[in-house]
Amino acid sequence: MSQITTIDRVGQFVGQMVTIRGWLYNKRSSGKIRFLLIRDGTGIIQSVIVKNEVAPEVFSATDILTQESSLEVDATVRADARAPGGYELQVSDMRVIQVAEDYPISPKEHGPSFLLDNRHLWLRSSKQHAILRIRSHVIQEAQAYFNREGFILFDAPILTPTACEGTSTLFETDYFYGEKAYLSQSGQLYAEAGAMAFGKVYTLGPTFRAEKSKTRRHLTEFWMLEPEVAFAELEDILLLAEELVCHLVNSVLTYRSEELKVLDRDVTKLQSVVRPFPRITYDQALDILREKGISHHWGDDFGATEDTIISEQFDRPVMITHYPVQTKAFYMKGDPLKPNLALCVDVLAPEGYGEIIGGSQREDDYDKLVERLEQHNLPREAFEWYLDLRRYGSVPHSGFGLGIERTIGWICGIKHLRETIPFPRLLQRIYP
RNA sequence: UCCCCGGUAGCUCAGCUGGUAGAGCGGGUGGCUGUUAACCACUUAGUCGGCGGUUCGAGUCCGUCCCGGGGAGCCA
Repeated sequence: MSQITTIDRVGQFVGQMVTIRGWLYNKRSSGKIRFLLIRDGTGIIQSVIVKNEVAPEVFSATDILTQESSLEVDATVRADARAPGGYELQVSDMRVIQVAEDYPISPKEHGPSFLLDNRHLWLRSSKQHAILRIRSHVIQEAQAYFNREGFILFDAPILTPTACEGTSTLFETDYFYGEKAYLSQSGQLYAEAGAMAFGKVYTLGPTFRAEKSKTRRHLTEFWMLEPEVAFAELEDILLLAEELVCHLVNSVLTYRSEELKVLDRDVTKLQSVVRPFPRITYDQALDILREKGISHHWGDDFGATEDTIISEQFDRPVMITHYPVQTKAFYMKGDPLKPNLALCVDVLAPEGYGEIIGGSQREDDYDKLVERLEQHNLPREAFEWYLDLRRYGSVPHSGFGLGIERTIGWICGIKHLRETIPFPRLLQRIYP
């Protein structure tokens, strides 16, 4: 019995016999020689079967193999300059596990609708592999980063009694005894309770928006990473956001360069992502827009067009601070010097990828927070627990939320967020 | 909710000013001892999204509905 291994490790077995278990990616034949492209989840390798070198039934078995049939081969690893990965397998025996039915995804072009209907199979293709490997890496690196910085992972609930921010549309579901529950749109308010308990926390989990957004930048279910830090002011989380983003980009450049190559990502665009990030205020952003001939009413939030124009002025993420308070959520603290401005930040990714981070210093004064709740017509009873955080040892604190899919889309250079999560949930689509 | 584009073979698409459907890929059969989305030959394959209308005749024109794609607003 030969050594069972995976395709990413065959380089350690040159000249030796190994067993590879996987699926047929594609095959080519030429009379008395057959080429099987086998994938096993770690990579793709070409296996060569020569008629005179294997048992007749092994050679003829290649005829019935269809795309994505599962199989096991015993083969000698050979370095070969002609092979894309540098190695090839010289097959001596093969066992067919299952002959797949006609596989719907051929190695040719397909449209997005068809691919999304077959998302469970689309995941097997190399581009999707590259994206989802980078996603896994980004999430793990972010957690490693927070752990090193002394944060604790603080899971926020997904079923919530009310809207967190009172703004966007929520998915509603029945709870017990006639009560309603809503799927969380942010773990932030709970993270604030965590920060008052542990000092530095972060949440990582899915969030839900029932808005009928139908663009490449929106999913109805997406993941957010939300650090919240006690005693931190706006400046502190600007530094934290900058450092986190640089760390993630740098780590992908270092450890996932093969995947970036598969995605044909222009890495020079990522290499320029170094600290410090440019910082501008909302008012300065208006100046940029005015120079570009865009008139924007003071007090209105920026839309997709404005975000794109502003981010195009820079080669790295830009941090926009001090938006008018009326454009932002109730919990954001007003600037003590200019009370009509919020101590907040939006981080816009370059190349038109949009807002990847939104954060702020939180209102820590009890009376002002009560006032804000009233201004936003929010039911005070639902927020009594949140007000408690200002009754019992209130301190300045700040945090932000980083959209995982938008960040990954930007790093990968992928236009549409639907490819940055295994099973995207979209306005028109909840299958598979 | 609004605006734009689309729906023809399993997939990707072509089909002009109306005359009852084509290609490539995939599937099938055969050929080829170094193929790289292999190639060559033959072959298979359709309620032209649904309904209604105009017309001698509709994939094509009109109306309407359904589905999908892109965008706006909203947001990460």
